Amino acid sequence: MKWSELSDNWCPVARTLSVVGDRWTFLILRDCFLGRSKFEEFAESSGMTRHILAERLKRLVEEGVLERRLYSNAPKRYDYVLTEKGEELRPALIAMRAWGKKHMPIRRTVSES
Amino acid sequence: MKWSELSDNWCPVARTLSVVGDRWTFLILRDCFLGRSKFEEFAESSGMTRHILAERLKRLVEEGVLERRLYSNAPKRYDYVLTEKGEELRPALIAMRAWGKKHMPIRRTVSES
DNA sequence: CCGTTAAGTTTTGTTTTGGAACTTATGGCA
DNA sequence: TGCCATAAGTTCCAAAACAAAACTTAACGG
Repeated sequence: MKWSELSDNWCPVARTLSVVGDRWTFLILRDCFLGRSKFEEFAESSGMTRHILAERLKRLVEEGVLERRLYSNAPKRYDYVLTEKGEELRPALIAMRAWGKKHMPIRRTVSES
Repeated sequence: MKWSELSDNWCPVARTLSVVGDRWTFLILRDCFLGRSKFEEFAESSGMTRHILAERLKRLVEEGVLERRLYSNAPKRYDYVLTEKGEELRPALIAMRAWGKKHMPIRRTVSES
């Protein structure tokens, strides 16, 4: 089964996953909630490749989660901001953050004395 | 960047995604919360391939989200149940379900008259 | 003119995934 | 006894997605 087929699933969780169901997409949203909006900011902060980033941003805009906004006219530059629909994913992010804080402590690898 | 590298990320959301950050994993968890526990149940309900399912279950057990439990001795049969750690992902699932219900209505394709 | 910035796009090679068939161990039944 | 069914995987191969790095476009600033 392909993930695009999930968008008509009977289960609302599955339909949600058809939009945000990969790790990079959630990281983009995290950045948005932290106030980032620019392509370069997303690329640097998340560590994903520009290739994948461009693809995910396009998807999120198509789905109405983000809006592509002209923020500079010359040179033409666009950034990405949460729509109302995107903003309403905040509770899911907050739940995941809480879980990560509690259950996924950072194991720091000691590489030097 | 590979997704395993996310497990030591400074951000708790990223660390959470290192465990549950793909669409199939969340669907397995949804099934668990719906009371399913068997391999065949997961395979049929989610539509994922058995191949991927086996891999994801193994990951979730390694991460302590699910527990592999012997439920029949002869023939030896195992199923999968949520641990306390897994149980605590429920708020995230509930948030995603709420979002899906509100923002991802089912578009039914009318194929017959 | 020349280097820099920002938002992508392209290219190439590796990994992951999808789909389907196969395996193993046992139970029930004729 | 022999045979079919069940459940939980595993194996194989082709197709799709991804990673890394270089390239493009357009304007700016000195």
